[in-house]
Amino acid sequence: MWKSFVCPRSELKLSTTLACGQSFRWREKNPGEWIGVLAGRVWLLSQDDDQIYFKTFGNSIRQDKPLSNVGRKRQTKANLNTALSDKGVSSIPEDNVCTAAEKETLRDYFQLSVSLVELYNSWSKSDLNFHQTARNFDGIRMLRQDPVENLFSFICSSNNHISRISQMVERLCQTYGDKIIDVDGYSFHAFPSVKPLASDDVEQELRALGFGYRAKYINQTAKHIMQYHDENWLYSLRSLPYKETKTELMKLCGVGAKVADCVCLMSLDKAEAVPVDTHVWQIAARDYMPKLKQAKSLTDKLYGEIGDHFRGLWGDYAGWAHSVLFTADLKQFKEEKSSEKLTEKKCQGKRKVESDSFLTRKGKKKVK
DNA sequence: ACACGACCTTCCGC
DNA sequence: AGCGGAAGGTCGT
Repeated sequence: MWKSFVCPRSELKLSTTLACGQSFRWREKNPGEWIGVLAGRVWLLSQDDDQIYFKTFGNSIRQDKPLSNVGRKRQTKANLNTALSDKGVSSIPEDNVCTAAEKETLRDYFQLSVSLVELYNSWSKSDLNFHQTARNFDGIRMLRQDPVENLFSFICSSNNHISRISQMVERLCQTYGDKIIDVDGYSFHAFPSVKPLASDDVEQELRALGFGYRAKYINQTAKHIMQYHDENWLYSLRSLPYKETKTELMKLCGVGAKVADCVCLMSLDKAEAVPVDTHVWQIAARDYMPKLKQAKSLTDKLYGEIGDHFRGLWGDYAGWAHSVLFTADLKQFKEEKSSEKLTEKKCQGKRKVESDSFLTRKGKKKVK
């Protein structure tokens, strides 16, 4: 039984938001259906033009972390039913109405109290390039992730590509995370807490699992947190200003300016943080700051200038805007866009059939 | 402050 | 077919 609540696609597009490299934990189980772990449970998500549908598997195995819910609106059952009746469904059984807690978990994770449409309008007004690009990429929003998962996932991301990062994150969960439940023969695990990652033998184990030099970063960072702080320290950074938060994070082994900005933006409520990676560097040089073309490398100074430029252009939610352009620049989405156009224009029945299990990587093995 | 090179491993393109 | 280079960087010189 699917449960649902109202949410227009322009406010949230699952396919891009869940697969653009913010989180590495979501898989497309069936076309349009995304499965992943959130708040200690397995969630299956899908959507149509004006609603999000979901199912959950497994009981909550831990209390949700404290949420800052200030200003987050409640979705009442009354207007849920109203929305459904608009679609020709008079009412829905009590069982299928999602609970307030479930809805709140999703609204918090997707930050649905922030109006993305308004933000897109504002960014488009001040930036023609954004306006052009964003027309084909609506509904891309920042997730509000768990900071522990976010931090350790992005320590894995250095000098690495998304498919391998996903694989490493998965191994981290399977090896050190609590098991939640089996779904269709596949075992889902929570992301591990900091403590098990701080054991002395973890570096060696992770090397054996193919983490390379990042094995040490993960183990060292976990040890550092357990020694100088505690499990909840990362969450407490949500109420600290951006710059101070970034400085704190950069004390961790394997966390430089870019990873620190990712964590600030994606789990610590710093919407102004702009992570500058090779893609953003290219985008900035090509479309915004031509002088960057002469630079030999991305120095600390230039890194700061790029972030400042985008904050000046896009404002307080610059990090959110950056992720729209970043996603539009990802190869996989460029290809999807062009194949969509192709499908619209000329070919019928040429759409690629996804027969792969959702367990296999989403990379394209050309079947020639 | 800035520029290099090393670093693990996988994947993609030629 | 097999190899070179890059991959959402960071660290040490």
